[in-house]
Amino acid sequence: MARNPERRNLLADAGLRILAAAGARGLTHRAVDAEAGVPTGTASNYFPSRSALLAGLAERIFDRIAPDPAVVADLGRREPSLALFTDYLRDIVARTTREPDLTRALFELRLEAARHPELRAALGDVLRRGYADDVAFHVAAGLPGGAYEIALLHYAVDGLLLDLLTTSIDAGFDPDQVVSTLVSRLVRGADLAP
Amino acid sequence: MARNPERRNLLADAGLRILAAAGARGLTHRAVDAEAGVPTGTASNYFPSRSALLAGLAERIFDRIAPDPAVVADLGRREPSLALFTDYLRDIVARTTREPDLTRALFELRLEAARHPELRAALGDVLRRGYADDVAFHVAAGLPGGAYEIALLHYAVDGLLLDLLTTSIDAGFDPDQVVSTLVSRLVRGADLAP
DNA sequence: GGATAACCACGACGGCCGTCGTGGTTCGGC
DNA sequence: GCCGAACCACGACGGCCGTCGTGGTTATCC
Repeated sequence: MARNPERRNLLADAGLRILAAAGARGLTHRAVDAEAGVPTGTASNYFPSRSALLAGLAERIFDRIAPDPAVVADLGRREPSLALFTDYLRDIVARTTREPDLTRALFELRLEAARHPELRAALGDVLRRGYADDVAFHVAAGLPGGAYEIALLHYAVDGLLLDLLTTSIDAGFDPDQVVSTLVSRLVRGADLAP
Repeated sequence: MARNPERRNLLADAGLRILAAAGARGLTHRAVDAEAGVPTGTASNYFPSRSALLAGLAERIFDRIAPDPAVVADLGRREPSLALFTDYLRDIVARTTREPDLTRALFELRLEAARHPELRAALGDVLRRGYADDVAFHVAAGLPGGAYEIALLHYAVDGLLLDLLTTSIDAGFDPDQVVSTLVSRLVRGADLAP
């Protein structure tokens, strides 16, 4: 499919920048070529059709969106606790807002996947795997709460990111504080009714 | 601008259906004409440019997304309580998932607005007004919590809707139950630390 | 009842799109 | 040092896009 992985990634990264900056409407083979600074036709050679291009971007985005191994290793050395979990979520929010292009592109892909069955299958697998991993980590660490609480957190953090990266209600609260409160109330509240 | 409001709304509704079904990429004047069953060129006459078309859709979407007056009146007769507030949110989730096109179109518009300053200003105003109204209602009703708690709920419900309407993690929990838990923990938790 | 203006259907134009084909080029095996 | 295959740059084609112009039609007011 692709002989030169470097060039393929270069093109995919250019495509993600376009997806964030111009939306699905601006994502074309020629635009990717221009953004990547390669001759016209290159993107068409690496991603023969438009759906192949979208699939390529989906593949690439999860390589890049994975947490920084250094941060993960750092967190892994600490004793499991809600404070640790809070820092883990804060890292996600900080990283995604520091690279808004990636997250905006992911939102675009999620919307696009709602219409494109093959893309939905691929994206859904990755999202579900991430969710399952979070649940497994949480349970293994002996923290309060389980799958239900992780799902609630997932929704809330996604909504927060959507607000931060698109049209916002400008409530003006500090994201770190919001994350802290979400963990505190949603997870610790697992002990409470109902 | 528009002589015939009925026809304008007919076109705008067709545009919203397209936005949900085909995304921003499929939203064209000709596609709107075809979807609305009117002669080619009609959409171009009512919305002279593409940004005018987007602005028209944004205007229309908030007319249609407003809560059902009957439901609001019904809720207004009951004593203010967290149960009442939960029912209010459940109505929002039920209504938006019953008409997924509208909500998906709103997500598309929010992403589009992140790039288009004039659309962002218009959309932002409406979103902020809705948020302020929710806060005012909450405080006036004497319910626990304030602006902070409403913002948290707003994030969580938006994230829930995003999950329900686009690529989902398929956690499998009942949305009504999720809403109930969110209100319970996020709002009632306002009394707890931190 | 006619004039005036607004509205509307329709066509045309330049531009950009996805896709495919076609030679030029590079690289590894012998 | 040659040969074959894979890769790549580039052009061409049919199609759809946004926009603008142009007559035909309808409605309103004197």
